[in-house]
Amino acid sequence: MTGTGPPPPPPEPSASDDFGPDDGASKVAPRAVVGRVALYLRQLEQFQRQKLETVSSQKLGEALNLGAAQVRKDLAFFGQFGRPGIGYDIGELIELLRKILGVNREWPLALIGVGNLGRALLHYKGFQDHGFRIRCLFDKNEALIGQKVENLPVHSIEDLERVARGESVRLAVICVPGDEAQSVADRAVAAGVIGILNFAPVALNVPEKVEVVAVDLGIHLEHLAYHARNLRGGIPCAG
Amino acid sequence: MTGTGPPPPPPEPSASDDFGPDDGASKVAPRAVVGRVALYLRQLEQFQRQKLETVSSQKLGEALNLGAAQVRKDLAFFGQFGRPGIGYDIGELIELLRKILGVNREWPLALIGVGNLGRALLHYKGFQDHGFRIRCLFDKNEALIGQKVENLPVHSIEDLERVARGESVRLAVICVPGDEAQSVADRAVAAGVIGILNFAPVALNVPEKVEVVAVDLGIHLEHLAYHARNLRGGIPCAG
DNA sequence: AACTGTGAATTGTTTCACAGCT
DNA sequence: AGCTGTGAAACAATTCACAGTT
Repeated sequence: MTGTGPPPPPPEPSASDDFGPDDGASKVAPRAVVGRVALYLRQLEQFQRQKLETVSSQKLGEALNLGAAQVRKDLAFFGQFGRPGIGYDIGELIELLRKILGVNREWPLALIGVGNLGRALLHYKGFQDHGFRIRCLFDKNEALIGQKVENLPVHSIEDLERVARGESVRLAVICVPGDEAQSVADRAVAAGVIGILNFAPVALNVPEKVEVVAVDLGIHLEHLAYHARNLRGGIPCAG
Repeated sequence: MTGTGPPPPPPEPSASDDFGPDDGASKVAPRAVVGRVALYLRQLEQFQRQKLETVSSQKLGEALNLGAAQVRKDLAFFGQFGRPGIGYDIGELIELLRKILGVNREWPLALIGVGNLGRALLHYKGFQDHGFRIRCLFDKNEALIGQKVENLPVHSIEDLERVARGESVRLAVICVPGDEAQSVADRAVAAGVIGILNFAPVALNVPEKVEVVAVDLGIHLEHLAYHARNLRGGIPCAG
C-alpha cells in the first residue's frame, strides 16, 4: 500500500526558529522534556523549602544529575523564564511549571483494581501532593463491590462509564491483572479517560489521543538484571 | 557505497554468538533496546502459552505497537536469531532473551522500606515470574523490626550491609520516604548492590557502576496531566 | 562576572530499503 | 512467495559554544 517511495518532500517553510513565550499549549513538548520538567518542579519545591529564592541552571542540573544546558533548553521550550546574571526565580518558576504541567488544579483519578497494589496506591501520599485525588474505585470482585476502602465505595467495573463520567474523571490508574487490562482500558476510554497509568504487564491498545504511561515492574527489574549481569560477565556470584 | 558487493568480511567467527567478544562489558546495549527486549520476552511467553511456535518481527511488533524493523534491529543487536522465510522460533528466542537479560537464574532482592508500597510489592506475583525473589526486608521502624512479614523477618536498616551481603543480594528495591532514600541507597551500595529500583521521589546519587531505575508515580501522573491539559477544548464530558 | 537563550555540532535512535536466505 | 539482517537515511535528543543581558 505504500507503493514506491515518494521523492524527497519539498522543504516545508518550517518557521520554528521564532517561537515566543506563547499562551500556553500551542506546541506539544517532547516526552523527554515533559518528564524532566516534572523533575525540575519537584526539585524546585525542595529548594523552596530550603528557603532559596533563585537557582541557576547549573545548580538545578547538579541536583538531578543533568547538564546545565539541558535544563536551560528544556525550560526555554516553554518560554523565557530566566534572568541573565541571576538565574531563575524559584517561586515564579514553580508557578509557571505547575501551570505548564497542569498541576495547578485538582485531578480526579479513577483507580481500577483494588488489589494489593491498588490499596497501596490508595495509601500513597505522594499522589495528593500535586492535586491528584483518587475519587472512585472499581473492581471486578463481587466481594469487594459495595464495600468501602479508605472511605471510598468500590464500584463494579460495569459501572465504570457512568460513575467516572459523573466524577469528571480524565485520568485512570489501572491495577488489574494483565488479562483484564485491555478490557478495562477500553471501558475507561469510553468513559472519557484520556490518560492512563498502567501497572498491568501488557501493552494497551488505545486511541491516538489517549496517553498511556506504563509502569512495568517486571520490565524494570529485567533492566537491572541485564545491567547486573553485564557487570559481572557471566560469573555466577550467588553461592 | 554498498552498491558493488564487497565480500562479507567476517571479522569474528562468532559461531556461538554469546556476546562478550572482548572481556565482559565491551558491548552494552542501549537502554532503549534493553527495555524493549524485556517486552519482547514477555510477549513471546504469551505467544508460547497460545501454542504458537514461530513468530515474525511483524507479528511481534504489532502486538507491542512497534515497527517490524525495530524489532529486528533490536534482536540483531545480540546476534542472528531469526530464520529468513520463517521468522523466529519462539521457544528458542525465549531462552536466548532470558540469557541475555540475565533472568535465566534467580535474583535475590532486598526490599528496603516495608510500608504500604513495600508490602504491596511483597505480594506482587509478577516478581517471581522471572526469578526475582525478595529475600530480605529492611525498615527503620522499631515496631516492625524483628516481626515477620510474608514469612520474612524485617531487619534493621543498620544491618543492611551484613544481611544483604549474606544473601548475596545485588539488586535492591527502595520504598522508603524521599528524605531517607539517599542514605539507604548509600548503604545498599556499600552492601554490594549494583542495581536499584527506586520508588522514592528523589534523584539518587550513586557510583557510575550502579544502575538506578526510578519509578516515580508523581512524575508519571504529571506527565499524564500535561497531556490531558493539552487536549482541552471540545470536552463533551457531562457537566 | 554570572548567567540565560539558542544556533550549530554531536550523538543517539528509528525508519527505510533492499540484498540475501529458506 | 515470505522473511531476516543491515547499511544508509531520516529523525530526535543532547551537548557545545558563544552572543547577549543584568
